[in-house]
Order: sequence, then C-alpha cells, then structure tokens
Amino acid sequence: MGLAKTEIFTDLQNEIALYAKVFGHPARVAILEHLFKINACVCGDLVNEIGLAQPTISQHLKELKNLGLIKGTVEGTSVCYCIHKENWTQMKEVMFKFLDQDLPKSNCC
Amino acid sequence: MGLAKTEIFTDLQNEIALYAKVFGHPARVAILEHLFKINACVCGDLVNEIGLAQPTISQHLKELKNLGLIKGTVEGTSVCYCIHKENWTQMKEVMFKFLDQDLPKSNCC
DNA sequence: CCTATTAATCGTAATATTGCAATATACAAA
DNA sequence: TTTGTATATTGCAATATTACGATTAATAGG
Repeated sequence: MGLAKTEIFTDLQNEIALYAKVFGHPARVAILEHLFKINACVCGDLVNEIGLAQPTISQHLKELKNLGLIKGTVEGTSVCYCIHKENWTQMKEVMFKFLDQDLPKSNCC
Repeated sequence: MGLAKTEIFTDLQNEIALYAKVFGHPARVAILEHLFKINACVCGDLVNEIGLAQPTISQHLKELKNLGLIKGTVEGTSVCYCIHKENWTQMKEVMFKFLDQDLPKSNCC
C-alpha cells in the first residue's frame, strides 16, 4: 500500500504526523537550520549550502512551504525564503504538547 | 532513488530526521499517545485500540523499539510495552533544541 | 504431548519518497 | 529583443513505506 489510513486517526494525530514527516528528512532539517542561522531571508544560496541539486532543493522547499513553515517572496530573478514565524510558533505548540507529555512515575518494565 | 543522502548532513541533522520520521505516521503517534495515557505498561491491546491489523501494529512497534523510544518486555504469551523514559527525555532534548531556535526579530519578508 | 493464545516474521501489492536531468518559466540587463 | 540568471516543473528510475494475509515462534494450560 504505502498509504497511511489517516481516516482512522484523530485530526491532531494526523497533524502531528504531517509536521513530523516534513522534519523526517535531513535536507529539510538542514534548510531550516540554515534559515534560522542566517536569521533573515535567504536568496537561493541554499543549493550551494546544502549538497543537493537545484531541483531537489526546490522540491524540499516546496514541501516546507506547503505546510506553511517557510515563506518565499520573489525578489527579481531570485526568491527569498524565511521561516514563517507565526506558523512555526503554532507548529511548535502542537509538537511540544506531544513530546512533553508526562512520563509515568512508576517503573513498569 | 528514494534514498536520502545522509552522508552529506551532520550527525545531528540525521538524528533529528530519524526521530521525526518515526513520528511521521499517525499510527505511531497514536501508539505513543496511548502509552502515555495509560501511564503504565500495555499488554497487546494496541491492536484493538488502533484500527490496524496485528502485523501492521507489530511493525510500527518495532520501529519505535528500534529507535529506543519504547520498551517491550515479554510477559507470558503477551508482550508489555511502555515508553522508554530515559531515551524519550534524551530525544525530547534534541527535538526541543531544533524546534525552539530563536526566531528572527526583523520582519524580512 | 496437544491446543489455544499472542506476537513476530515473511511475502507481496499498492503507493510514496528521493534525487536528478531535462526543460520550462520568469525576470533583469544589455 | 536577446541573453543570462535563478527558480520551478516534469518525467523517470531507484528505493522506501504501508498494510495485511499467511505463516511461524513462543508460551500457558490442559
């Protein structure tokens, strides 16, 4: 199949999975880390920064954009990318709640 | 290809991606949430709890176990699962650091 | 030993992902 | 208009993932 049965899970579970999936590739992690490090817009040097071909980077950027985690604004012939602050904060809340659940006190096994 | 070029990324980037990948499926999110909710060991009722076939659940559990996020201890004919507290805490630190990076103050785009 | 129960593994079909060459698009500068 | 530059899209090959039926292990209780 290769197809997740999303209909049997809650919206929140699917949302968490979607966010996590996009972080599930080191190239996208690297892109995001670079955007954070530069702390501003980045115009196209991502292809040089990360060692993947231009179409591949473009594809990863698209996935990040589709989830709303980054923004891209056209600037002449190039496109400037940066973190979408509001959406990132919102995503962070969802992921934190999932990751930060209370661990059982008892040592069960 | 379908094969990530892990060798061109840092160990940390690959580690983050591996953790995120395992959370990138709603079934595994649901399994973990159930383990947190029960707050103790769970003996095999995951198949009933989540609406997937037994081999499918078993496969998802294996992936969670491979990453060390859960433990499974044999108890007679059944197996009891629970969160691996130490490893979960360690994973949380890694993911928090990634998710909680400082957002740029300036509005770039 | 035999049988039932539970969970893991195997095999396989359907689908998704990754990466890139080739190409297309969009715009700036000459 | 033409040329160059930057990015997006298309198409495809290789591989990965998801799901499950069938089967296999492992153990408990007769």
